[in-house]
Amino acid sequence: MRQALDTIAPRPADRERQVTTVVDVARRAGVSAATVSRVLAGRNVVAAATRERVLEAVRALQFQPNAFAQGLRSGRGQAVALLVSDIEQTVYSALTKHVQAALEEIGLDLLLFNLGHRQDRLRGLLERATALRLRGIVIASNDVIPMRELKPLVSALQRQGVSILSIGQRLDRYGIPSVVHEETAAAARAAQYLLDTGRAPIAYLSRIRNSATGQERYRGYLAALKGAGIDVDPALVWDCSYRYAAGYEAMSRALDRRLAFRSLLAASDELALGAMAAALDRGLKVPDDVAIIGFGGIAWGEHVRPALTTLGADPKAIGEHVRDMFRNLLDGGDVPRQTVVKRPLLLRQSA
Amino acid sequence: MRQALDTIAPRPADRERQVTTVVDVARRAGVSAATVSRVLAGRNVVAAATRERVLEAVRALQFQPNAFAQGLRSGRGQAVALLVSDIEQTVYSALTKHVQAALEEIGLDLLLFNLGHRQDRLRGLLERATALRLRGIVIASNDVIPMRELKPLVSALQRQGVSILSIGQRLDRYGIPSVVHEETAAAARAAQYLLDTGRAPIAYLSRIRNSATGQERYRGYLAALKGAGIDVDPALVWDCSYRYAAGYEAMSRALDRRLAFRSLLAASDELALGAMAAALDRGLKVPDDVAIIGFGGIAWGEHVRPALTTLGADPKAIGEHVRDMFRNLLDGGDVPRQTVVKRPLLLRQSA
DNA sequence: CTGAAAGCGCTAACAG
DNA sequence: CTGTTAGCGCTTTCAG
Repeated sequence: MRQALDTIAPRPADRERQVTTVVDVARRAGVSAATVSRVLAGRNVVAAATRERVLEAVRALQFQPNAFAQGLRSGRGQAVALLVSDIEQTVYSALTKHVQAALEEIGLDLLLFNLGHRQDRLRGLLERATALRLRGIVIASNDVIPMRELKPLVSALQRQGVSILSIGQRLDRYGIPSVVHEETAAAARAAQYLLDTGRAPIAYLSRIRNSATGQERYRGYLAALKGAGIDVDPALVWDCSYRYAAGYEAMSRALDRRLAFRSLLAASDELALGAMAAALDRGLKVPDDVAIIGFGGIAWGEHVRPALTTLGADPKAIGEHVRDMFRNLLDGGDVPRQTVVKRPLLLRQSA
Repeated sequence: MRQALDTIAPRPADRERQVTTVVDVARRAGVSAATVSRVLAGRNVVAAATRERVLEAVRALQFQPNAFAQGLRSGRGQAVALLVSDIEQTVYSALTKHVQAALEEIGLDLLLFNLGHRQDRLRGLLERATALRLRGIVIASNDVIPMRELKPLVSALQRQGVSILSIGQRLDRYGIPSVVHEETAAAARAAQYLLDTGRAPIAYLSRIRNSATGQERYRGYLAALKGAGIDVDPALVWDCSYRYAAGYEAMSRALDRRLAFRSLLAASDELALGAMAAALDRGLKVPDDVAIIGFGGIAWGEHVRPALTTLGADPKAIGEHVRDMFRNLLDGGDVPRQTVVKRPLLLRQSA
């Protein structure tokens, strides 16, 4: 058969795929396969001299134990699935990076699934978890999750020994340990800061109705106003989506309507930047005419002009907590229902 | 043993983890395990009536075939490793999203590894590939890769039937089929556009020495100048890193030195935005005083003011090519050494 | 401390 | 078209 010059041939015949096994190692070390296994598992029941011989053989043959055989025999693999709602959003990619690194430290691999905000995908993945004999599942999504329907599936998985964690959204009332950023307290802190710097009235911009997180942040806004004895003006509470365009539009509309406000607390950085762009486009000065605080601490916030003041995230801390929790779980220990990670208020130029 | 109220118990005793197997399905359908396997594999050698009974049993028992057993028996799993140099950069997260989605279409799972620009990690992962019985490895990195050292490892993997692809960097001379964006042509097109709109002299900003991609783009810049009969001014070629801060600094220094240029072609959007910020901070007008074109088409480019003109990416097209290539490879077919994806010149405000 | 033997759940030959 | 049999590579009793 002719082979075109600008193509690359596929894998060769199957007989060539000969890979070394424990038996090969055992033979070379003059021991049994069982002993090789014991050495590799790090069991300290093996005589030092024997261990050395085995290790030597492993090195010499560049032995790589077949993960499938290990998983089949031991009933469990080394993979954890990370389910993110949208890997393109920097919150999730930052989280992904740190979770992957942290899990790698304890020898776990990361299977990534992008949910794309679709609920049916979440269900599908939970259903596949059994087939994949996953070690665990980490759900990183702020979308509303139909836990009522999913609860039986989740429980079944947990019964099978699959550790399930949630990041960013509290799911602990469904038996899923959750690692979350502080939301209410952080929003209150930001609103308080605006109050303290004489920026009232404060507008609030967020997806509220369809977002658990949005609601939590909204509560912080309310609490701060209440604490200062200020009544909430419904006209200054804008419920919209999370994205940039929504922020732009909301701010434009508010300006059209000549609403009176001196600052804006937005529940996401995208929203904040969108709103800021709208304000700038109409000749307003930020923060002088309107101060703006975002939520999330995305990378670009510090690069735009004026640089965005925001409530940052701490993905590294989250990754480390996830790692520690898995470590505990695998040791048969308990983990806290809820772990709260603090948000730093990153004061920059916009407020 | 006491159980604290604010913790969640770990997985239950092992005996509870009872999961259905092919044998259970076979029994319920009144056939042998082999037949169940045949039905699940979609082989059309099974009688329609039998198939129905099996499928029925599968549904009733919610059977999920053990991926480890399948992988062990068939010698190969369903996982592809995606190695990205930095998932936090939007180029890579966009790529990851589309590659994951495309691979899922053909039933492949994505194991994600963040290289963090570290060469030793790349080697480590290639070494683990055998143990994981990976279906394939996709390398998405623009860092310089020590292919000379890695070649034996790569060849060994390919001999074992692991499909290896490269995204973004041409590695086809090492036998690795590559899917890349056009670089030289795109840079030339951008430079030509600046020339056509009367923006000479054009400065060029990039990591050049340590970046294969940087070099390719640089060649396009050179070609455009040459085509217009313009000599390159070495003072206007700035070799730096890829990140925002480097762009800011390079532009600041150029302005300090009162270099004469009317536009800038930057080899990344981050660089371009950094340079733009520096220009704006010094009171220059973009694009009037200096026009700027970036490279990459990151999401934020269209949101900053002025919006960034850039040579975009097409991660969706890349994902689809990767999917098609795996499909071919798994069918035992050939694959082109090199696939080039076109970059759109996204004309916005900065040039 | 070490070896022999069994078997995890599935699929591929080989019969029938 | 379907069942029987064997075995992928590893870990884990159970003896010794």
